[in-house]
Amino acid sequence: MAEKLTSQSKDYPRWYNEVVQRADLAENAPVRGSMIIKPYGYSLWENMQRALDDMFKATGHVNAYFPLLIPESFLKKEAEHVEGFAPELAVVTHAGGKKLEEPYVIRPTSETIIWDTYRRWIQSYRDLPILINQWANVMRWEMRPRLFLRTTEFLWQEGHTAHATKEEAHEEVLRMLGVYAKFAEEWMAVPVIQGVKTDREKFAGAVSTYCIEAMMGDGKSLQAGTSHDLGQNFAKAFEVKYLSSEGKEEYVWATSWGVSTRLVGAIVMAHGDDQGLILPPKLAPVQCVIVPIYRGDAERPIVLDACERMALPLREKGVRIHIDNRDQYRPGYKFNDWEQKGVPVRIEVGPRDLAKGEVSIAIRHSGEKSQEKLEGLSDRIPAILEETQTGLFQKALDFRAANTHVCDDYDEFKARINDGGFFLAHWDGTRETEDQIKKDTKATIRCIPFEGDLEPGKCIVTGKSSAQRVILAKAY
RNA sequence: CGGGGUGUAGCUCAGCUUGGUAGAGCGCUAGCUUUGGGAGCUAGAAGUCGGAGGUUCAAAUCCUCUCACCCCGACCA
Repeated sequence: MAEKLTSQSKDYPRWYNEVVQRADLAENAPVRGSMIIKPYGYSLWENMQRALDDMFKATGHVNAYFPLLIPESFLKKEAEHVEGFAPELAVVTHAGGKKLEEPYVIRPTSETIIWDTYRRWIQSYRDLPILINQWANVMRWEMRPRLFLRTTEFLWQEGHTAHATKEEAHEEVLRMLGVYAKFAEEWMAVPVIQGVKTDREKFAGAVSTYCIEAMMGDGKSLQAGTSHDLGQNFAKAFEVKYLSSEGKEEYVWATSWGVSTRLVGAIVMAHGDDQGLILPPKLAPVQCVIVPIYRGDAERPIVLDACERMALPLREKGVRIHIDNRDQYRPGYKFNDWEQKGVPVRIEVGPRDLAKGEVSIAIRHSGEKSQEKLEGLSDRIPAILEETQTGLFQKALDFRAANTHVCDDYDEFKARINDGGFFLAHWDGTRETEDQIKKDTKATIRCIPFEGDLEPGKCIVTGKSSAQRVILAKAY
């Protein structure tokens, strides 16, 4: 008898860890902070990759690949960049049995090697824009690793674009932020808030960092994607200039944007419940599982054959369907197993159902179970998948609304922040106030949102004037 | 880097105080019975007790050194 999952209310971090491992998404690797992504987890990531990659291509980007190792001197060319990343670098000092002349850094992100390359690729305004994305692994030596949310090595995509004008670069930054928001909401079924980071929270080397923030099941915030306006910082550090149509030499304008395997963690925490994972149908590796129920060797082939026949039209409609024909487990075990793995719909088929021309259907996110006619099945299942996709999004949206508070009193904020949630409050715009809030509560300004109450007011801490409300929350 | 803790079967852990030739549950293998919400019984395979040294007739257990990992703090996508 397998033990029950730790409940979310009892110990949320432990629940998360157990779900990730028991749903077969990933496990810890021998090197601290690195993880083994198992086939089921990787399949989920592949589905995310595919959807994102299509969106990148549709917005005019192409894929390329830059190397893992970067000469250490490259990192040092942009002052803020090196300062920000130095503490978390892994460095190769020996290779081929010898100490290297210059150490190589394992990329924590690829701006430096890419801008070193772009210098050679860009001479004229006719060479612009460059719209490149790469799918890669990067390494940041984190103190507190957690499966998917913060691992020392992680998989991601990083877009690096070069433009002739500030305006064009800025448009690109917002366009890709929009792509991320659309992906999060329409594919992951996770509502996000778009906004801009404060200087304290922005990317090392960026002029400004835009982000999407999502609320997890414990009310904490997760930075789900970032899009950086790099201005001319990297162009200047790497001497990337072009000749304009007027014959003037100009520095190039840059952007970079990325999302990572952290998004897998976002799905787990945005939708999961005490039974385990709940996957949005559009990304689920298995959208529908069929569990055959039979007694003895005589019934087995009959039931399995019926399963195959009902799976066929569903497969033709593009439903990712799996028949669980494992003989060593009984149905009850399989029900729990697939619920834990978050499969959106389960069809149960036994002799009793077949005699009536019916099947039993269980819907993961609502917990509903019903008898359905066999005939309409190939229409019914896709309909359930769509209902689940929108239902999950709506549920997450309602949860976020219920846990978002307008707050104008600092004592009230300090008292309530430990219960989680987003707090909309006024901030005077200073680094000092931001540090004070972090020190008092461990909460940070997640972003200055684009939408919502944009009226000016008075800072919750100092009472000084504030341009608009910002989002305060504890974050992963 | 400070404070605390743990290394024993594939996994989770007991055994250590008080030294005496290695245990449980889960998992795994085989067989039988089962199969509509995490099956039962029987039999079996499986561990240089993190590593090195020492004390002793005898070390998982006591001593010394060492390595690794975990938790809290600092730090951070």
